[in-house]
Amino acid sequence: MLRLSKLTDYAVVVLVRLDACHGVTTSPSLAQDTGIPEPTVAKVLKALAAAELVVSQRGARGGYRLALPLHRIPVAEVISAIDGPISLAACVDGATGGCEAQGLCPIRGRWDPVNEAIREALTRITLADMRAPTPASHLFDIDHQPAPVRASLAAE
Amino acid sequence: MLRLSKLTDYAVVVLVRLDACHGVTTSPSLAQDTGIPEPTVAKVLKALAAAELVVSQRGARGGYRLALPLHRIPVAEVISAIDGPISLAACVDGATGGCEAQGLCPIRGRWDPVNEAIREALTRITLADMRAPTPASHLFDIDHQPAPVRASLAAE
DNA sequence: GTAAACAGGACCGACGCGGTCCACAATGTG
DNA sequence: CACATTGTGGACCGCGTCGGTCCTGTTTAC
Repeated sequence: MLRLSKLTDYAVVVLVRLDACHGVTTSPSLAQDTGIPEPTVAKVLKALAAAELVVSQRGARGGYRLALPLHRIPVAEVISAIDGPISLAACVDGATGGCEAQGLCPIRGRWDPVNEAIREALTRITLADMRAPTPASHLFDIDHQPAPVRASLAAE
Repeated sequence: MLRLSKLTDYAVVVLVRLDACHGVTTSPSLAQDTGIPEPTVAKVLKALAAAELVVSQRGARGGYRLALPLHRIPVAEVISAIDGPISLAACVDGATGGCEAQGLCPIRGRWDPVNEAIREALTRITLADMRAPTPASHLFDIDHQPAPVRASLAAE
């Protein structure tokens, strides 16, 4: 199922949310807004900062803000930031020694075109595409929760 | 890293090998040829048979053979057969109840376009593309067709 | 100087995957 | 007809990785 890590999912949520809150925002605040546990948000933001997708401001009244507008951030960047380089199989990208059946494996390294195709696809799609209004978005508006969050979406 | 399961990798190897051995081939034989442990090969072949990518023949002198020529089998099919449906995040495809932050998650379901893009990319590429001439391929490959292969990728 | 907030780790439990094994059903062969 | 061969379906288990938490600095505004 091509498992994408949950952290990456969180990262997208956080980034989109970060876009809604213009200016510097703290990770506790983002945690509250998104419903993601605070330590996890912090972890994600650290990784995103390391990848220079967000810029951090330390100290009191510090926080994070987007380094680029959403439409300039391809999902591929987010995935790379959290999950590391995008590649399907372990025995690619010259991961020598990993594949014990080196001598036998007839398609060694042949995943490369597949990886390339996926990277290309993921580079085309930006975060702006992911926050775009779904027609059915109002269906998800849960009644049993005021959900302050969705304001950010409705605004757009 | 978009981790693809090792089993899927094996599946591709086995399928390509199966193409090389024309006619019915037993799983022990394939195991020996590929260097993959026999029980694992059997497991993979079961899944592939269930997905109708290979056809099985039971009983003595039984075995497996390809249901389709390699160039008719997109990698997406193989991945689906082994790993299940292709989708990145868990909280997509109406996986209700999975996402506990339903009420809060602002981009619920927004992975869909990404999944679609990836499926599309993986459907373009067939197994024939993956057995395509590696520099060292002549060491393993048996029947060498002119390999029309890369056309689909070169388009991009 | 103090509090707020990020930085960078270590740490742990849970889940899934890779891998193995077993009892059973089907089928060709002597 | 009996037996050997081979796929079928399932259970089972250890290990690695990931999600999640916590703790100790370090930076900076007030």
